[in-house]
Amino acid sequence: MKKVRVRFAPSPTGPLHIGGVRTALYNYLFAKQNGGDFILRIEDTDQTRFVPGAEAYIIEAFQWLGLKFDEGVGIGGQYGPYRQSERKPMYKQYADYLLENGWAYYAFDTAADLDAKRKEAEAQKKTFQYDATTRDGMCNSLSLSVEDVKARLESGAPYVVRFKYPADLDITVHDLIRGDVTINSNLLDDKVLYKSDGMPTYHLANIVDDHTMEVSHVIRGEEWLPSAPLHVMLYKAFGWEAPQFAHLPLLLKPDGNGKLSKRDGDRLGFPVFPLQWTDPKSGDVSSGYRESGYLPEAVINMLALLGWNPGTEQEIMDLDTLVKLFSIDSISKSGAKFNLEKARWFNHQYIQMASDDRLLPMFAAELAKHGVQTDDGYLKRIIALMKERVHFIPEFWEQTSYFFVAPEEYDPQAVKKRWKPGTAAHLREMMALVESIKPFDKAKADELVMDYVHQHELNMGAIMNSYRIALVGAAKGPGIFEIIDAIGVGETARRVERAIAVIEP
RNA sequence: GGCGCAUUCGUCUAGCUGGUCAAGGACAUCAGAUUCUCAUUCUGAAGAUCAAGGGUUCGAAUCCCUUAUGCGCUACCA
Repeated sequence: MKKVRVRFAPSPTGPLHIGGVRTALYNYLFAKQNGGDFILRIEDTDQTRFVPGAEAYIIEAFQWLGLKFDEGVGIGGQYGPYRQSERKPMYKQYADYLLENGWAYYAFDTAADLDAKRKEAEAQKKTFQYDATTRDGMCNSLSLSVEDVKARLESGAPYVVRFKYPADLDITVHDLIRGDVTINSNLLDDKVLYKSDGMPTYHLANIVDDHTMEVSHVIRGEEWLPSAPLHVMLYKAFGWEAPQFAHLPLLLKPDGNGKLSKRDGDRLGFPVFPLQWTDPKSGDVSSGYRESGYLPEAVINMLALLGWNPGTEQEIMDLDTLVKLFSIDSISKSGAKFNLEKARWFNHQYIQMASDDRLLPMFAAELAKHGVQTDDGYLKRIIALMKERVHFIPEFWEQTSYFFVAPEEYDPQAVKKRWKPGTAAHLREMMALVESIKPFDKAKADELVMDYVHQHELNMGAIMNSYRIALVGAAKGPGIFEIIDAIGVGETARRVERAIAVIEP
């Protein structure tokens, strides 16, 4: 059996869309499951849309995600080069082959001519199609005399090469996800394969590269399904065995319908790109999963389940598990809406599963943003205590700031509800009890303070929350004695006095 | 407009070879438990007549047809 080789072939026209990441992921899972190769090919045949930095961005994004390519741009391999712009010289011969064998023809129509034709058709509520019925009326090597064509070519007149569909032919694409999709060639447009700038279009380059790189399976987005018949025909024209096709359902925006776009992310407050991206032209910044505090495994897991599932009730799966369980057969046929809440849940799960050591540098960076530096031992202790409360890395600060800096303000609502007349005196008494324990022991402190609360018949909720307000500034956080244990008795005493001074002057 | 693809709880989906599905799970929602608070956690509830309408069949979410809706493509972009 043929070796499994799949490719992810983005166009470097900007940051990598999260839908593209999912396509890459599915390619990766399929390749690894079958002991195959996962290739990165850059499809930069459109020089006008090239964006500097996009290629580097793509490579960095996959590094962050932990999806490793076996071959391709940035890695190398025996089938290179892997950038289509660098393969430019080889495409011409394939276009020529098609020309010589009657599968293609030269077309000299100008953009203005084509535009006029389209407008004309539009006026009649039709669509202009360059096909068997209209070719003769256009300016090409089929309608022009041999001499004329020759003269034009020799004079260096600009031309494109178009595919020549046989008339009235049913073309069937076998898709691994959708089954057979058949379309008649009369409905198809004679696509441009080779552009006047000497570059192939996607269609030609794609087929030539997939074949020469021995790609066995083409797993790509559903937006390619309409052009798959062309690709099938191209393989046939070249006499090559076509790879297997699988067209993935689209990733939809969370509200309404339609493809998930950059603007949806901005509008709904979630990233559409793996990494933050700054547009080199406009300077616009688009948020990334990494910068928003997602763990790459969470992104992978969430993405894997958007359009596929193992058929069991298991939802938390690392890459290795996904590789084992993945199956093209069980990919959904319909588009999946991105769901921010579920993404948040996944990330929370993975943060809880992450080791404290791994979280340490990430959380330290968050503290640094707020001008806090601390020793690793203390930070690790706080991480162990608090990580189950954070859904995204940046939340760490708002959840734990009081472990590092004393509260400046006290939540007025909490104060109003919990702080009663006489609270200050009780807090001082309780503080004295806590200070009497040497060395400090949280269980002992708990015991003494509880005894005090019971003896004085205090309202537990009120007094303990007042204590908490003094230490934290709000009615939140882990157990009071955990906090005291962490920040120290001396700091606790200072915070209590400061709170009393501010709240009950 | 043409062509293609799709259609099960709000969302992701299980269901694919028809009966055990008066449709299961997860996220979200609501309620309860735990707790000094918040979060976590645990338990429970609500939530889809399977897009609609026709068939086929003793029996259909599962097979067939029609319609509707959504999406994709319709560039010398990928």
